[in-house]
Amino acid sequence: MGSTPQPRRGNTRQRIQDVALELFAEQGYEKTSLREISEKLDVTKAALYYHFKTKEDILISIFEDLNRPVEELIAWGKEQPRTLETKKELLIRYSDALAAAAPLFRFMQENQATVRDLSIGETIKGRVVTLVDLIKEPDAPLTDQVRCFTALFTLHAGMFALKDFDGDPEDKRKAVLEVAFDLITQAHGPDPAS
Amino acid sequence: MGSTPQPRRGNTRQRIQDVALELFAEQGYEKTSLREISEKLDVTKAALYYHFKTKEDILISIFEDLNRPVEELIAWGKEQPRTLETKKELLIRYSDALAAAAPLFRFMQENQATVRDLSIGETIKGRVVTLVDLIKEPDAPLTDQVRCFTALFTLHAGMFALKDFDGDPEDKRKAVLEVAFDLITQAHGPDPAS
Amino acid sequence: MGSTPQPRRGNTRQRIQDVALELFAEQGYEKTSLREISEKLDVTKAALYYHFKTKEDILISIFEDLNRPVEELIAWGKEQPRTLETKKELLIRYSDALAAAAPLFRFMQENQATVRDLSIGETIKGRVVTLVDLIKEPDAPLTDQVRCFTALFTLHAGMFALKDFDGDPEDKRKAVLEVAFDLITQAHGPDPAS
Amino acid sequence: MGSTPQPRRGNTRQRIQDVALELFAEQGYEKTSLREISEKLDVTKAALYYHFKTKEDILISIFEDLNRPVEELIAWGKEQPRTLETKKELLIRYSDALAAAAPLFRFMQENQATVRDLSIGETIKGRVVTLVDLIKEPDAPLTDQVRCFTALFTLHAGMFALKDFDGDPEDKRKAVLEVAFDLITQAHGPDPAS
DNA sequence: TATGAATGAGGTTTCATTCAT
DNA sequence: CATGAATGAAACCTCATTCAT
Repeated sequence: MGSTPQPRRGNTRQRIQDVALELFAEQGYEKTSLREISEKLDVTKAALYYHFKTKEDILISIFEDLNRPVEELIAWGKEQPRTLETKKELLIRYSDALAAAAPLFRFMQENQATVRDLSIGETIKGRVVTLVDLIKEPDAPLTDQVRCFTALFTLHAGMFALKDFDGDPEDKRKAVLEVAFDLITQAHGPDPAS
Repeated sequence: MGSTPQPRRGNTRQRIQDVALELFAEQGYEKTSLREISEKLDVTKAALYYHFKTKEDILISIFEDLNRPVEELIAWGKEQPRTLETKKELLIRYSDALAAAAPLFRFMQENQATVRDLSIGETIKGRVVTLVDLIKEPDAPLTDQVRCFTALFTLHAGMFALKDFDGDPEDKRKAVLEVAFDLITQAHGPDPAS
Repeated sequence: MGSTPQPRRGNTRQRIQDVALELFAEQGYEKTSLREISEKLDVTKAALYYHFKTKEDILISIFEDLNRPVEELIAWGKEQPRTLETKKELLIRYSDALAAAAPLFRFMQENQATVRDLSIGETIKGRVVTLVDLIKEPDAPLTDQVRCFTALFTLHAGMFALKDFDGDPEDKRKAVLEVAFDLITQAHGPDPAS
Repeated sequence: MGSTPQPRRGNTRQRIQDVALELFAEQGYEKTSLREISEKLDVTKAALYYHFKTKEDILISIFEDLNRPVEELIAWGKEQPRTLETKKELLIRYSDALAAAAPLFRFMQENQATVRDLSIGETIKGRVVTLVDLIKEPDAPLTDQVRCFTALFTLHAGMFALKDFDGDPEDKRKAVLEVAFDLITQAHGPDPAS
């Protein structure tokens, strides 16, 4: 446990992102100061500015890095046939993506007001719409659109809001997915084969 | 008499709450400063402190005032038999309550990180749990609990997130309620009479 | 000499302007920090911001206050016949105005680069042009225009640059005015009466 | 070979000076940061420190390089007889020197407050005095001293302040020189031969 | 019922500068 | 000949809050 001032490693940028996300998710964006981040890293505030242009920039970079899987998921989804199987697969993969970047998505859930007028706000809004589009049938009635939207939202909610319920986390995740499946299955309409 | 916009004496407290809520909902709690509020009211910052002890106090007072209907709803719910009809009525009334105090609930949705460590945070969390308890069957399996939770959440989401979808607002509200009904009906289980 | 924390007098705004101008003139605008100003006044930085919106605002307010005499002089000049007598009177009055607000004009001389892109920059440039217009004949040849411009400029230079020459200040001022008179007399052209 | 804009090795020092002077003249010394300079050169800040010890050092080096002609002019002037012809020649050469290093002199005019307490401040002040000494008669009355000083100052002013007047630049320069000639001729006193 | 004046803490950001590589 | 990474100081500015009047 070398306590001597450790050599400047090349991973400072990454460490800033890690600590920042941790604090952003824990306390909120505005309540997290750059002083706090830098102290936790044992670095000066100015060092943050060597790696990122602004505070917002830190957040954006985190978002861009962690969000890639979702972008890829959407790209994948666009090339699949719009079958019920595909939709289910989409939900599963989306659920995985959320779990993989849980702190980021928790942060986004709990800081919508902040995220909204950051430059990433529009990106996010657009993404939700796109995802719903991939899941709903082209001319689905409003009720079914709501079902699709709710299915997605349930996945999100499952991440942070269900913490207060008891039960095994893995069980919960399955339960959430099951409900989401139900919703999109209903929205998908009767199997044309029947 | 006197058609000039009178300074309306006596209702300053109310006006502060109105303007504050408007700004909180629009920009978020932390990004709204007391200066901004007081300027919009054409009053000094110090005046705010005559009516409220702190900034947080303004928010709490708003919450307490607007939240009463929900408290009453819960009280009402606790005295009803746990029938499907009651549950539906609960959802309808809750939906009405949300609509009646839309800006407050929008604010709470979009500022969870902030609300969480304000003194009202615990209150809110407890309330959601209580509501779910009123809707779900005592020993409902996890999946059904999720359904109940999702039903409630859908009502919330319907308020702000569906703004980006097109369609008549009234239609949307109906669609949202319909989906919520479906969810709790499923969770309610088969009619024991059958 | 009460050394106890003196009561908040109503002249803080004025005192800020005085101290600020003194420091701006002495060290330059950018090299004078708000910390310095506030310390010299035994007041917090925040107090400065109670009275002025920004650092630039302090300067602008000083300029607007001290510059009024010059504006009035120009207004006066515009209503006079363009005789040689008028022109001389203009120079005398201008010289007086400069002397009355010496620190401000010294500041402006020595911080042109700064003043240029402050919001008062344009105002100042326009003012010089207007003054020259009042002194030169409508269709004066270039040489005479330069003479008029130089006459004005000599007054300015007389304030700060001549400090390094020896001689009684009052004598210097007279000498400067005499040279300026010569210049505009030459530029005024031969007396039409002759 | 290779027509692509080559990194021109070896002349970095010169390029730094060029860019720095350009920015100093345009924006002022304090408002120009080393970051800005280095970015415009597509070089790191640290590179500047390889070539110059400090920011001030950059300015000093520019001054020393560009100022040599003026030093030489003064040296030349000191060896000439103090005739009117000599004085005129001095003005012409000085005017040429100013034109040749216009950005530097513009910078010095507009950043007097800054230049004053840089180490070159004294040098400059001394130089003006020396120049006036070369032009004025040993025991000239104050008025004539002012004339000489004004003559020099007019040359300076002609460079930057006359930009706002219309007219061909070359014409302006001639006009400025003519006025300066007039001033020193007057100050030179009656030709003793007459 | 309010205001005018001020504070103390803290925010984000920028700067000139250093130094090992 | 130059860079990458970092620092310490200080800049401007904003905020919630206080209190005498």
